[in-house]
Amino acid sequence: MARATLRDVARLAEVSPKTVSRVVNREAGVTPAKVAAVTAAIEKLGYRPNFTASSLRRANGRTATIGVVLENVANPFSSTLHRAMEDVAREHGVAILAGSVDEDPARERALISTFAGRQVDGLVVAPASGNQGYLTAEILGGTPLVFVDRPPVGISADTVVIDNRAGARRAVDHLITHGHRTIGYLGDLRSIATARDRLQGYRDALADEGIRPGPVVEDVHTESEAERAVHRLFAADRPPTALFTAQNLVTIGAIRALRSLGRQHTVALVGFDDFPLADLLEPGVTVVAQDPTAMGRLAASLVFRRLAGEQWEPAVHVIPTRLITRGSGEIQNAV
Amino acid sequence: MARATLRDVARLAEVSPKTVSRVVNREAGVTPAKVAAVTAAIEKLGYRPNFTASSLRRANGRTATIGVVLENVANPFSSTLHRAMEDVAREHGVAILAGSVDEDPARERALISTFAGRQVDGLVVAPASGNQGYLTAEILGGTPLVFVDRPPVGISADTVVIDNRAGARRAVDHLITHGHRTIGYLGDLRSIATARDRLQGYRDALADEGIRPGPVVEDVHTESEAERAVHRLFAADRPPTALFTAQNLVTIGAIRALRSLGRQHTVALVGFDDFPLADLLEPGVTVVAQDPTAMGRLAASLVFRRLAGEQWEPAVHVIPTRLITRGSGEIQNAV
DNA sequence: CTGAAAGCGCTTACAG
DNA sequence: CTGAAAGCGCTTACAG
Repeated sequence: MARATLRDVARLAEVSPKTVSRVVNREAGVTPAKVAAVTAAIEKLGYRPNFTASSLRRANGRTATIGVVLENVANPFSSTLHRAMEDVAREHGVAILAGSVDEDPARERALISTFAGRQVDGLVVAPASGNQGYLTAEILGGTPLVFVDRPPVGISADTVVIDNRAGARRAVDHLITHGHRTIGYLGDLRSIATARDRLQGYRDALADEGIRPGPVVEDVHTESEAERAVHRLFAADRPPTALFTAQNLVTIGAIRALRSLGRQHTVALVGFDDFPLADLLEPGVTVVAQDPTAMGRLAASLVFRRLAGEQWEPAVHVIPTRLITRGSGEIQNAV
Repeated sequence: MARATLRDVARLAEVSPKTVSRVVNREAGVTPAKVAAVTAAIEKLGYRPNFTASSLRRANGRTATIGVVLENVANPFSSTLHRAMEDVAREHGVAILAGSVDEDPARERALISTFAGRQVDGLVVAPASGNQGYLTAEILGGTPLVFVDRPPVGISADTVVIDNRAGARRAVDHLITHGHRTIGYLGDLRSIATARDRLQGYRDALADEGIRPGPVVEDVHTESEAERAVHRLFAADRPPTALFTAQNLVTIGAIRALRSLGRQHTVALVGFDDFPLADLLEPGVTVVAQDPTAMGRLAASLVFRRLAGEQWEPAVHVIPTRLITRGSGEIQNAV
């Protein structure tokens, strides 16, 4: 059974297509009798307007859809961003096309191209590594584009980020304050800009106090890699008395390792990124928390403000981080 | 700067629109010279095909987009479903419109209507409470529709669920095996079918052994409600020696309460739904786990099989659950 | 191998 | 208040 079209409704109601269009769009100035006839026909045929077709012809060409490109819709950080954007989008009657890129630049391009082909009105992108210069055409086409979580490379556009360097510095300062002088760093792929910034913050904090950087392990991307890295650190000569774990999966892997070594109550740990149940572990996990809800809301709002016609120079918007103390970061250095 | 159209490309390349169309769609039988001219024009104008417009005219009318209606894109269960469906969709070159309904039937209808208006090729719905009979028109329109997580009401369609009743029974059996005779139940809103099934499984297990149902608390929907409910249970006369918590937020709230009562190592607990870090708590949390990845993959596959033309009578597909023992459920009754 | 005409489902810009 | 004609960006169904 084929879907009924506006034409079918017009024929059944014995009016012109234009009149059906008026009724569907709630335009004023249609006789109540015709409204009734059209409404009845719509009901009878189970007619559903084809919004896609109407947006093709409509003056502004808007599809009331935006595209959201995330690292992985299933990870808590991404999905919280996603939900925040959805809430803003819903206020504007706009639907969301969402997808995951898993750190793969090729997937990022493919996804954005898919979304662009579906004529999204705007785009929010958490960029993978690599260059986003290929998006310039989008901007020239007038489609609002906002980056979130990480700054883009090769293009200037609105960007919503946190101050990763300052946040990391704060975390490491906290450990220094608790007497630690040998502080290990475990961080994500050095291809990721935010990972590099966090390492820099770690170095800043130590340099300020004239402390030699402890063991530094980069390119730790998964929980199990973090676990193995920590085992290696504590098998070595001069193990750290504290760890700064620069990403949430890394934090969790490190905790798992400390547990199996029986050191979770003696080695201090501060993680970057909050995660669910961090407060229920023993000890509770001290973290530098981002605010993905605020980030998502702001990113989406910027898109809608551009769509509403506001104009400004592309800018970087920095959302503050927050140190949440729960126990693991307050373990004093025994020495 | 307006977006270039296929016509613009045709003009610049000095060919007909049809030839541009052929090049864009990689149809064979175009002179290399014309292909080159068209390609150059596309490049020069930054032309991006309007997939929306082409699907309007294309024979099958497909938009290569499916709609996914979830309880909340940010909750771990929903987002894992989402990701699994995305992976299947990507294999088919299909994008996903996703949205959250937060248990609100009106939001469910609004979201589905939004998706239908954008001509999605198929729909996967985790239904809120209430009736889904209004979706019959979709089925008649030929749009594949699959329900996931909960069975729909008022309509017959493919459905992917777990056996909630059997899973709950399993959980409670486990507690009985460990000597418990006063087992409390804490469960979600009784308006939710799966919550009712889980309560039934709890009753089944106890009835089998001739044990009187312990304290039963229904309509516990959030973490803090669960926390308060547990405090109330243990302030009463005959507190349970074990708890069956029938949903993950309820489980977490209950654990928080047991902690603050200092009873987490003496009161046994089995939860329904696994959650991240359940193994890192002390004690580890024993759960009946669902497999949202398997559920999501199956639900999406059913949509694509229907789109490929396969036909069958709508059926209920049951994905098995699994008991994961981690400590909290193996606490013996001291009596 | 190439293109002119018609049409997908709808709205625009008019005319009456 | 209502509708006929044209057109949004593309593909179909032909004809050459």
